[in-house]
Amino acid sequence: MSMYLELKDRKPPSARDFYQTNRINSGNDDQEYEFGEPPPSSRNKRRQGDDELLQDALTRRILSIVSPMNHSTTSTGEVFHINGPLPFIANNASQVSSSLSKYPHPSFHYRYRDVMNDGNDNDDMGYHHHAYFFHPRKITADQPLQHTPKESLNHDEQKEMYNVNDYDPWSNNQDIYSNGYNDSYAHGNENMTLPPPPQQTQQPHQFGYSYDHNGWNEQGKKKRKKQKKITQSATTGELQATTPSSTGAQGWAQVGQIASYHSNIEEPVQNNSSREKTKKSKKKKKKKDATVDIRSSIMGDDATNGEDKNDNGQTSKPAKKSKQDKRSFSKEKSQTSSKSTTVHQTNTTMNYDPIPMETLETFAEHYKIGNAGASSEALQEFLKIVQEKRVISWTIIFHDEICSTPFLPSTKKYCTPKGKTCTMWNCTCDNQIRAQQAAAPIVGAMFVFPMDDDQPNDLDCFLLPLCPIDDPDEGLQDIDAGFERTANWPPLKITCRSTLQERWGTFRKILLDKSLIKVTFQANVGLMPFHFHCAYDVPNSNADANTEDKNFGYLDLMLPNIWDLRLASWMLKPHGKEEDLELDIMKKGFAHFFPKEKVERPSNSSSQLIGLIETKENLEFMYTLFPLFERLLDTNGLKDAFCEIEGPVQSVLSSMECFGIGFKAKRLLKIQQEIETRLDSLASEAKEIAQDSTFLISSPQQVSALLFEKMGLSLPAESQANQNSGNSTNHKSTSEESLKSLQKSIKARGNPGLRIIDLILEFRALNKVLTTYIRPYPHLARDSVQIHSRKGQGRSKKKSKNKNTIRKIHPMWMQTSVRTGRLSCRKPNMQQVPSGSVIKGVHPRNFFTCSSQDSCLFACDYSQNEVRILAHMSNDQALIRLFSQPDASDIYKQMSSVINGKHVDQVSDEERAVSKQVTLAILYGMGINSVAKKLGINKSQAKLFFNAFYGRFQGVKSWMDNTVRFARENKYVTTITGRRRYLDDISSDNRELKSKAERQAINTVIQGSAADLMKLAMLKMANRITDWRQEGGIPPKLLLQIHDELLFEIPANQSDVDKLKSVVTRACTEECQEELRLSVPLKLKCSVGLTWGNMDEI
DNA sequence: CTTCAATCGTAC
DNA sequence: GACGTACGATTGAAGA
Ligand SMILES: [Mg+2]
Ligand SMILES: [Mg+2]
Repeated sequence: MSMYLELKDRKPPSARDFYQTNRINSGNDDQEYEFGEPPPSSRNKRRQGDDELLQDALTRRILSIVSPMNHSTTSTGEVFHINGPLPFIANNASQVSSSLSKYPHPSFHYRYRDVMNDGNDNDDMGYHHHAYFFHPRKITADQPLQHTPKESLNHDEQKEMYNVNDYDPWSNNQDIYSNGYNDSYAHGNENMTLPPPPQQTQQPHQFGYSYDHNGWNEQGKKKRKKQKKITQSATTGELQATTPSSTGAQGWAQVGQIASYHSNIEEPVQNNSSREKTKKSKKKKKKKDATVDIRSSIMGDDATNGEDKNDNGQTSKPAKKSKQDKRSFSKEKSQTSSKSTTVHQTNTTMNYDPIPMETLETFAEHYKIGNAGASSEALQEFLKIVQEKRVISWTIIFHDEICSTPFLPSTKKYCTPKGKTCTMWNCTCDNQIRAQQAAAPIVGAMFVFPMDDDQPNDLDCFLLPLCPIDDPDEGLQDIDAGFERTANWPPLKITCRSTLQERWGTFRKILLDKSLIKVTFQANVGLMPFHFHCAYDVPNSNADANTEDKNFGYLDLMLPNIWDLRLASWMLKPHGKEEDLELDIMKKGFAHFFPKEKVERPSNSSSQLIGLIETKENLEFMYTLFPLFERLLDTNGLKDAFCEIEGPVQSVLSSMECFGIGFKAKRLLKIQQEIETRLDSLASEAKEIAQDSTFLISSPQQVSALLFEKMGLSLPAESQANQNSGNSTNHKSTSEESLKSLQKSIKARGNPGLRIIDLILEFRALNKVLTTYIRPYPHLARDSVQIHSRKGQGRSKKKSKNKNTIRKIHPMWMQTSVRTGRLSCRKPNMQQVPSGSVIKGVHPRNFFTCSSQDSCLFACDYSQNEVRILAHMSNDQALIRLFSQPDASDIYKQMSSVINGKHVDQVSDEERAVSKQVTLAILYGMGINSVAKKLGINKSQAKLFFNAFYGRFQGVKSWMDNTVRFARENKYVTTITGRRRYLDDISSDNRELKSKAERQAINTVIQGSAADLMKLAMLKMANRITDWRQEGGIPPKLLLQIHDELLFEIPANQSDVDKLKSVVTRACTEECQEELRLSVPLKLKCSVGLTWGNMDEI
């Protein structure tokens, strides 16, 4: 605000004055004030004291933690230099205490106590864990579904969203918008006090979701009526949408035909049973007994006639007893548990529409949905049986009105853009966060497999309840200690005498079974509830002591042998449309596999029961389809890539999405308001110039009309190619590039620059920043709560509330939307955050931070990854030699020296730029014209460079030809792991399409192989992280992947960072080189910082 | 009011 | 016509 007023006083502001046009990281130029900052007068104090030493923002920030009094030295008297080692917090307790003696910083204090008390003090501030969980959120009829219209936030909502009022536990050592300066520390302020305690506001329940029963009941009913209408229209809409594009279904039908052609008659299940038989023949007899047992105890099987009722009674009795033991034990053990339990039990009049027990039991008989958790014994038998299978299909079931699953299409929307609310909680519109949705209460997991291997087509279905239980005889079951998160989930009305911990433990063992193939659909969503369980629930270690215990409290378990059929579909058809991967389309495509007879839906039954039946059918479908997919992947040479790379990566992505990345929005509201006022003035000025009050500066069409028709300008000759043509909107290009060249040509003729062009350019830049970074991010952030291991169990709640709350952004990671095999990211797309300051003083990457104050960010970035891949794939000896040289410092310079025959030291920057551009051009299949234009050289020169390149690196040229020939013959290309991309256009008659497909062929091999390499590196790191935890440290956590970069969060101390650097370097370079047998060494650059935009190479 | 294509601009 | 892979905000035409 202030700055605009001042600028206005100074004559019309020009774009140059207003923001930095070059996008170089503005660093810490304190002379210039920034967006959202107070006017300079109030900030003059900053540069007092040890000015010379305080040049590096990160150093300053961390120094202020270590030694608030004197910035130049630490407690040991060592001087830190700008480029010296980072002064991380010392691990050594004595160092800590000496530096702590005067002005303890909160974070330091907690760490210190931790160290000093040897962890025995269960102080809740001990930052043992880095896992965060969603801040609890009430499900009311309207709240979670509500869109947040961007304009009409009330004051409180705004404050909440931007953390304006919140007590910020980091504000004393870290203000990312003030270049790391902290006034109180910078002045050596001895009177600094700890920040004021947070205002105690009404806090939602600590654990997970809690239903607002009144709201749910009343408004929910109204909603349901409305929803019925809309879902109907939604389904019809979907039908309309999918019918024309039924190519997907046809495609699958084709696949099915091919498959059945290969296998003569499709008997899919037989395949796996044979192996099973040999493996398990010994145990078979025993298993059959178990089968009878579990069936009888679970669903009163008619096969075992009347006597099983006795049996049932007998088996359930000891279960009851043991459960009661545990119940009293758990009450003793944990106060919090009993508290929440009492809360829970007072709420016996919940109106959440539980699944009616009677119906479910009759159902179990008719539709054969067994209850796997009927008793502890039944649960054990169930586990035993499952573990002897080779393959099962499974899914999570959420506890909503229709028992929905992760199977629903990832594009399904239950709202309209203009509508205020979504009608279903799992709407996939832009306002909903997938990871948050996946933290919703669940009913449990459903499994489908044949109990009897001799009859593989006779599939059985079991429901494993993973929620609180409302036993028809015994009432509400107690919540086990450590499972308070689930206390307010709506309970399931079913006879279930096993404990919650036993049931989750069973689920866990099934998912972690390495030799069991677990078929499902959209596993990245389906695994999230499990990741949350691992991060948040604290099972009693006495009951279940094993080495995996260390994995609780974390979100990064890798789950083996998960077969996601959606992922498998994508590997088989990466060129298809997104919808082709959905379950509905797949079912249509394979309809001929399944008998037409549809299981009769029970009349008059609840929507939840119908949902369960549908889920069961879907699981049966997937189980039946698995052998086909396995064979298809195998015959296409994709099975290894699927099992070794894509499947495990999915599990990593799922945990990344659950974990999110810390987000600080402190100054954002102010910046936003300033940009908005500026945009208003720009727009109105443009209207004046255009002499049209309806002129929209944001419309390229209108801008084009104004400039090129009304004002009669024309683009300079060399930019004529920029004209858009051939499409319905037939106006000349108004891209930044065109406008700049236009302005340049005007100025070259001696005229002053056109004001309107400056206006447009500035408007575009500001609008871009506002609409894609500043405005949307806060809406996508959610509160997260740091969770604690059992060390933190005895904490007092008063202290821990706001300290451990941080806003996080949980981007949605997608593995199946890039045809070359890269990952993509949405809401927001973290892969396109600008890498520099976008306006003076606003660096969007600095919005993203580590999520606790004693940790930092660690990034590693491959250098010239794709060029190295090119060298490997083309097997061009000259290029390989270049990379293999031990002193290979600047590869582009070296390439230039090889091409031009100069010495490396004599290569100028221009020549380096040329060789870099030419290399990239080859990767992208760029033509000579484009390269010439981009480099600002003429065509013949560019041609010379190209020819020189191909002359020196002949292997590259021949590899390109071979790749195109391969693609022409096979209609696909393969990456380094054998993943395919089909290119039907390669044999098109249309020359344009054909040459495009040729470029795609070449680029896909490079880009896809680089993506494979990065995925492999992610997996290697995931393994190293597991090892790390087993060794007993706080492991790093993977936050982001940006194609050739990984971003981790790690405790901010020198030893951990050093360890991570060596681990990451080894995992991402040598291990990957060996595994992929690369003929080129890889190079990795590591950097560290407190915010993503301010990383220092180490 | 919704949907779709086109344009522009970020990233690697 | 001639630069590969994404996402998303906005506009404006066309359909319901
Ligand atoms: Mg790089
Ligand atoms: Mg990079």
